Amino acid sequence: MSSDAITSREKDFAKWYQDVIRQGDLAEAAEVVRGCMVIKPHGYAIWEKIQAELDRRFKATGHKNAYFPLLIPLSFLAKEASHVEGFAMECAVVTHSGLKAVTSADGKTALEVKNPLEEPYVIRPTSETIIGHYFAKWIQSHRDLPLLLNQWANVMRWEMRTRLFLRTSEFLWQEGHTAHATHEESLEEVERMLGVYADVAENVMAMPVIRGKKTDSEKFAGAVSSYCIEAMMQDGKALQAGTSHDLGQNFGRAFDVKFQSKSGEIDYVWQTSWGSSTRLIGGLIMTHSDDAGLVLPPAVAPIHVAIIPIYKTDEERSKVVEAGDVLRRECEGAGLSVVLDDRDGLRPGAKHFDWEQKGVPVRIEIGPRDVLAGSCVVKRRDRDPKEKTPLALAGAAIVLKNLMSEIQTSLLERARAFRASRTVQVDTYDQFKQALDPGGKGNFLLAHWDGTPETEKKIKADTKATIRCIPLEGDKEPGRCVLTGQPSAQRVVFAQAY
RNA sequence: CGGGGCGUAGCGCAGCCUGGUAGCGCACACGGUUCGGGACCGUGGGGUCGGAGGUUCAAAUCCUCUCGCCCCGACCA
Repeated sequence: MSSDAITSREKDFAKWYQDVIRQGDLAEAAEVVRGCMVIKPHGYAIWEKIQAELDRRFKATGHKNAYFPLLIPLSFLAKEASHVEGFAMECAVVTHSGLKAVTSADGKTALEVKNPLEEPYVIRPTSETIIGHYFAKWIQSHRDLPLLLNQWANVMRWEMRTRLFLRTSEFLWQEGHTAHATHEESLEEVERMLGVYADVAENVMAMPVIRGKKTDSEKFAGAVSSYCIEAMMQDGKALQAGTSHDLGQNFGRAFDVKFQSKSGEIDYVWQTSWGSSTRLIGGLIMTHSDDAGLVLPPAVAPIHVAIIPIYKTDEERSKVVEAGDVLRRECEGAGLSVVLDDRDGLRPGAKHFDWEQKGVPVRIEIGPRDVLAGSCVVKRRDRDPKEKTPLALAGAAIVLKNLMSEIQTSLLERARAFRASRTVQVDTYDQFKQALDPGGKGNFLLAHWDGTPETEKKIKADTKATIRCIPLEGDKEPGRCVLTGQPSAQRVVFAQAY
């Protein structure tokens, strides 16, 4: 890819994001209606892939899926002080249980809300409270622990401003909720699930992430501490892609979730919660895709290979389609998902653009010349569209299967290299301000911080950059705060965030 | 909640300033020629111009009110 192409991609990224992705009929992914997301079939197929990979890992680590009510009594939410404070302003509230049709004098029919509820409900913004309520009923003994549950559900947070995939009022997610007998055990769980998220992000979505701890001002409302994975998007902004919280005994106390230990003492359970959402689709798009549409790593691509037959006459058509069909069956036998695009009335070029836009990793052309030569032409979505590679039809399925792993790896490497090129160590506040956003390109800044919320706030007010996380891995050299010069234990990641 | 902008065919828009037969591109339907990177020609279907009221001989256009949506800020997975 030329440097011009990269510059143009960065410059046009915001516009592309709106034009291509937001207009779902081009990307066939999703759109926002009244702040809520409509996920179209192609977008949903990608989500299903991510979902399956997460779910498999949750089960492999001993978790079971469950489902809890959508409506949460107001009183539940009030039980944990900092939790309610964090979510109160974004709760949709159900106050009535009925409607009545009213016909006015001019003959028009309107509906009036009827039957006010004695106690209103909130539509879950997250389920800690209602799950805490059930945990209290289900847990009596240390033998009931650990209790490891996960829920796939929609939640609602009445956001003032929404953004497709990244922040919609209603979103689809997964929330894990666990209860443990000791803090050591719950902390292990927090770390384990953060690891699961990082694994899926990097090895499935090819989206490199930084694992870290949130500062107190950024942590989950009600948590003792929050951990996260942070990814860099192509415009240099940070995206929080998953969180894992140590809830301590906060919810245990609030919902009276007690158990009797082996030695007979009564104690509150130690809880965790962790979540990741359809925001991951947004992260995926903003990590890899370009002006021509989606670029999908094979592990999340609903379709791996699109075969495009080239023909003029009916005779040619039947020959190339037959050859394509043989290839399709062989690829499917190798575990690849394939479409043979034999649509009439669309020229080959239009088919290329179509599958390119949908992010299909590999397209294959088979024409009359190829059939004679026993070969086909391969085009990779992650490479220059003009690049063509010939491939012998015999044994093609295995080659394509291997090509998928190659693409998967290469996308991750490319994203890693991009992030590295946009990550800067800074030691003075001047450097900080200069390096944050040079010429509209965002950067991740590794800087020392004195650990105070005041400094964090001041930097945010000055620069819009927030502390994305205190990284768990990497350099742990102490130093001096970039703003105040006070001692700092390690560098933290500053960036502008979505 | 503050500041901007937009509602006209399925989608994207022009027309509005200066009132006078509602248009363009894409998509759709039919016919033909095409087909190795978004085909072309011809024909055709599709609209109570977001809604209500007002001014006028006449309103998509001017005025008032209203509803909805989008963008920027504060808030956020």
